[in-house]
Amino acid sequence: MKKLLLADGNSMLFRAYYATAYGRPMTTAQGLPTNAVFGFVQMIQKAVETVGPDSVLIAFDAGKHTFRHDIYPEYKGGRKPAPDDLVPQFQMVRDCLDAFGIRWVEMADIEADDLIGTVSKKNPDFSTYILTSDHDMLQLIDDTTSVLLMKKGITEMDVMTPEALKESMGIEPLQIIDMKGLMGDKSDNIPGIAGIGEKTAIKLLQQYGTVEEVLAHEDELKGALYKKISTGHESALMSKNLATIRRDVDVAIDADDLVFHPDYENLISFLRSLDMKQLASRFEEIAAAYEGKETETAEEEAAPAETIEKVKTLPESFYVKEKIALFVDDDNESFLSAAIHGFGISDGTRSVYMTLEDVKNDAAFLEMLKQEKPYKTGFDIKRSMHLCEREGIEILWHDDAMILAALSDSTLTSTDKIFEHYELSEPVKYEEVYGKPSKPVLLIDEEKQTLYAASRAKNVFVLKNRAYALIQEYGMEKLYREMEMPLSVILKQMEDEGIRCDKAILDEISERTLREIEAEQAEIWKLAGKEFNINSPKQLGDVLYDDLGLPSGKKKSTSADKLEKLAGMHPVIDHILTFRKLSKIYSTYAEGLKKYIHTDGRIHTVYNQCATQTGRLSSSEPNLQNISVRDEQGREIRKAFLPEEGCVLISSDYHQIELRILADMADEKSLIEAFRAGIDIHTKTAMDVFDKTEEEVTPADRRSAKTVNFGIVYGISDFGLAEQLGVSRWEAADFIDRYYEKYPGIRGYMNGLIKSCEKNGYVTTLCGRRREIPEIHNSNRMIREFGKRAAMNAPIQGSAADLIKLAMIDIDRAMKEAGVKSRMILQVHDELIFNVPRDEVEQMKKLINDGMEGAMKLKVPLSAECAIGETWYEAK
DNA sequence: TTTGTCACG
DNA sequence: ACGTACGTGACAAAC
Repeated sequence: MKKLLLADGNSMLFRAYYATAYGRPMTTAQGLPTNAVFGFVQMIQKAVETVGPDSVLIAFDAGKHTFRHDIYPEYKGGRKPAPDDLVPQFQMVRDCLDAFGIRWVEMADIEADDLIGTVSKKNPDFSTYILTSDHDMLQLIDDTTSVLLMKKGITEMDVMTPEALKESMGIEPLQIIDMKGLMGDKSDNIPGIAGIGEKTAIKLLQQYGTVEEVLAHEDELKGALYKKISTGHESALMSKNLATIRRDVDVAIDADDLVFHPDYENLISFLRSLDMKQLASRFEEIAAAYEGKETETAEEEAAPAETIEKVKTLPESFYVKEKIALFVDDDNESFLSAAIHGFGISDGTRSVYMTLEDVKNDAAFLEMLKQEKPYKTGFDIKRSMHLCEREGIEILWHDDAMILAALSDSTLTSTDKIFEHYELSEPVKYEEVYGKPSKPVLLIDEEKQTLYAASRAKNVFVLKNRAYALIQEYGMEKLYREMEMPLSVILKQMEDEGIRCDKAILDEISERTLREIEAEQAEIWKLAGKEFNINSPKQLGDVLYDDLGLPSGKKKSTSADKLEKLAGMHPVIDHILTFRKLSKIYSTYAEGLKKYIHTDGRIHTVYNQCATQTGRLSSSEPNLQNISVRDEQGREIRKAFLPEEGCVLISSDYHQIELRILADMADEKSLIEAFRAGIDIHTKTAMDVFDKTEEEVTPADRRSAKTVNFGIVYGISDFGLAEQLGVSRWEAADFIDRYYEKYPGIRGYMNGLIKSCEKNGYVTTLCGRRREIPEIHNSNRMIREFGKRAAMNAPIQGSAADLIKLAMIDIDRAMKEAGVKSRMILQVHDELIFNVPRDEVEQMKKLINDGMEGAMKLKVPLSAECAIGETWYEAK
């Protein structure tokens, strides 16, 4: 059977507009907005790929007055007024369709729904697919008609068949009309029956079948429901009439006249004329694949065989390629000392290996590396840049497959996970070639080395294509191109810069701490009556719960929060807590950090851009994002971190960034108002939750309220909050209830997040970053509950990460423009730390503040504050 | 290599 | 009846 694809143009354009509209606008060089066209084209392409239609038609609404307005003057037809920057895109998208070779239609005063309903009915010899985001259209489903229902994002769609509809909503296609009759439709302003929602409507229809039958059997209903139904006859019948899509409109459109011959060449030049370069080049790939399919399917077999070899100079064939992948084969050491063995280079079919020396002797290759083309894809470019730079090799990178993969699926936080997930096999593993750090291979097998690095390059080539396609499908191109890629360069600069660290101060702290540890140890041994390793949770647990007979749960927990509960019961507890604290300071910080002081007197941490599920950065080797600050004694470590000569450190952090983002995303009016008014937010929460006036709120109340606020951000549970507050879980549950009562926007938002995560399996941030949460569908309740909390937390934590990343990019740009000597050196999630020459302090304070507070425009103001110090300790 | 603990936001 | 706050990385001990 031939296939016909019908699409609701207006519905798609609106969806495309809202799905791609965030943060910064997408425009042509002349400033014309293009985001909706961008999304629209991708939707169409996805639908074409999904269906493989013989004929395609896009229907648009035209005119303002339809027959439905004669029935009901207040009818709205589902369309909100178009935002200003969407209006010009209506014509653009029509031009775009013309360029692509897709027919479109609009008829005065006839809605797209009715056009589609009619065309599908009048072409019974086609199997029809209807692309829309409008649930009304589901009524058209039958054995030969499916609806591709747009989901969130740009290119995700559900294929709705009669079975799928029954499965998801529990009703037959035609009952969609009855449902609208009963519950109405807000966006179309169809009234329905007041007080009847989706749940009730479906229940009634499952019992009685149609609106008419429901009305006929109203006597069987009781109480309030009877009252609603019996007074709503007229409205229900009229609503049903309004919701019915007409399938007999006076049009004669023969699907055989709508045959789709894609004109990719024309489309690509159209996209280029709108400055949509990325999309254009993606369509070049699609066009190439399409032509390949058109000409000969046997060509795949005739394709050149994949080759892997070791070469002394790069073969000429690589120079004319559009894109290549480079894999830097190194010894896995810290970026400061790592050495490059060689390079794997692949064009997708031919892959070669060159040693570092051979690359350095290949002048033509070195020159090509600096050029834009062939576009070069790497894997962990930031690290490659560090390594290549030291060898004097300059590379103009275009894409980072590692970042693309991590953006495509947030669970891919390591190289192994990435290659496994994308099913890219490795013929030889790294360890097979070079061994482990403990047992290095002495005589390297060159064949294995070549096979390893060259096939890695090939895998990076393939990975980039696949991950990039997903990124485009998910509408994350901007996030990738304008946030993560520029950020990667900034992080490299920060890593290069490092932060000065004074070994002498660490020595001093080390020595002092060690003495205290010894004193604590002696005291603990005395109180315990024997010598044992206090650092061993096992031994310590035995001493506490067996020898000293302290009461334990079923696990012999020795964690600080459990020990604190036993504090009054035995004098040894306090000493253990002190011992633990001092051990931490000694081993992780005082002694631990010393190992990382480089020959230049500075510590160069590594910022991992693909390590977290939420979009945050992480820091390692050493981790400079968890240097003690809450504990006064631990905080002394910060005295070892110094600015350069003649400079100071400026630290600037956001105030309550996550709560502000929550207020914005949940659109919670009361919180938004409070932030706008500059009210202390924890005091406000205390007033609301504990029902007190500002004067009545004690410091303890405020602390509790702060804990509640943290709980909300973490995806609250009564048990967790109770644990944290030291109250019963019933009291905690009561606080949560009161919180949600006072802030209904938050409750609605959180429930919505869980719902959408259950439906889609992921949640998103303000900038469109996705976090996959497979746990939400786990059969284990505990894991599922974890999934829900993660679904509530990730958009908040992740949007805060988006925000500070934007700020870093803005500030970096502003610093370059101002030509300052100041440097951004650290990021700690909601805090940025700069090394600033004394004469730039005032200038930088303003620049940093503007950058941080202006990074995004939210419904609440952003607030950041600078602190200055001669050491990191003082910059508080 | 895994577990328990604890430092940070 | 379950056993839970979200996100990280480093260290010591135990396997």
